[in-house]
Amino acid sequence: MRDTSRRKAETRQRIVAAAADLFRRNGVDGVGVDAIMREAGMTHGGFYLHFPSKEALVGAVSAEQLAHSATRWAETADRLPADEALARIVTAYLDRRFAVQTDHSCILPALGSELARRPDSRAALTGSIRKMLGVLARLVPGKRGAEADKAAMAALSTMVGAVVLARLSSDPALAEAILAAAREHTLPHGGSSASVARDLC
Amino acid sequence: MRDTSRRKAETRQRIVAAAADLFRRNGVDGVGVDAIMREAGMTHGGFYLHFPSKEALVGAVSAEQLAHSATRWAETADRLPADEALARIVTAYLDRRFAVQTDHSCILPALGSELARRPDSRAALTGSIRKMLGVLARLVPGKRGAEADKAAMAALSTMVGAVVLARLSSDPALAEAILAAAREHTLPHGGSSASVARDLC
DNA sequence: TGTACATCAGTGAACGCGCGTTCACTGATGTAC
DNA sequence: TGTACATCAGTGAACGCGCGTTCACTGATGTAC
Repeated sequence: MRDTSRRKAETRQRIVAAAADLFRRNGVDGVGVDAIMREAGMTHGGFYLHFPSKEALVGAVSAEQLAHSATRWAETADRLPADEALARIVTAYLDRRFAVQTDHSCILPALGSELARRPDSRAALTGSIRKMLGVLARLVPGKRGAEADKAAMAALSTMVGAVVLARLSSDPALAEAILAAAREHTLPHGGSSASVARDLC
Repeated sequence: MRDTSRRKAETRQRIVAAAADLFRRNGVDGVGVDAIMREAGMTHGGFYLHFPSKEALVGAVSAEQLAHSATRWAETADRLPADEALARIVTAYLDRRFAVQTDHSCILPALGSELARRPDSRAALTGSIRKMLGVLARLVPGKRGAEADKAAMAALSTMVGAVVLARLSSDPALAEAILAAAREHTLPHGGSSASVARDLC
């Protein structure tokens, strides 16, 4: 029995992961329950053993994916000196590759506009946004308290907006220029994109 | 005949305006041709006299709405001293009211994620994004050439990202704090929200 | 330890609904005589 | 100027398709004796 329920939980995770991938690529309304279950290696009927509705899945994806990103940021901040951690996070976030290939990128630029219209998703995301802002506030150089919070909010805004704009630009040169400008603007000294950590949102 | 075709053009504009409003509120996939035509005061059958498909309408909305925003920015920049024009544009963009009530707000934060997946829309938007960046580059204080371009890209990124994040925050206090941080960060001296121009995107 | 049974995750056919699109039509408006 | 005709923007019923959801079922796995 315990083994069965563990496997059910694993299946649920597979569904969430498959949905997150497909949603990022095609948008929430661009992907059916059918396609999600096929991607997860099953047929569509079983979906409702794990979620009461597609909307509930969207909420779960929002909550779990962004929480995951926030946790990875926090781990990076704990592991490295502040300036290095900030450079890692910002450079990975604004990596050119994530502007094209959406897999595993942060869901805020990929789905932000659509999720903002879904109350369940907004509620599920707000906590992780706060956590990400908290991490950035710790890492921002030379600031404390309210000033650091403001700097963190501005930094996250710049990062999210830059990825949105880069993805909207049909000219790759413009897209890369926007990402580069955001990198230089967010990091004290431009942040040479020497070693980009692929493992960060 | 001339009068007829003028009225047809007006009808087309009504459709685009109705679609722009509804898309901003409910997303592209959240609004049917049916609802758009009703909002424009007609029945759905006539839609195809004006557009070959819903997708074509999405492209037209993208192109025309953002071009409109870009033009208003340019007019503001021509009309006022640089520092005032910048304050006007940024303050209006990051006005708290636009974070909730989406009507007439810029389509970049409202539809960015979804439009990025539609090649026609991306192509239609890129020119206006360039134009908006051009306006901002002229207004950014104390910078010229490539430096001003970078500052403009960072500023637009911050503006777009802040509105996305504010709309994702289910806590109104957090939303307002993000918008305020973006205003202070983008404007040289904080930009007191004394007189906000409602007429700017 | 071995067998018979119960549980329940996953299957896949079926449903109803809404949406994008089509089309035969209507009736107002502009044109030709 | 007045009438008969042609044009064409807009109507609304109808279509087919895809999607979210349901449900009777299957068969593997864990439990009871």
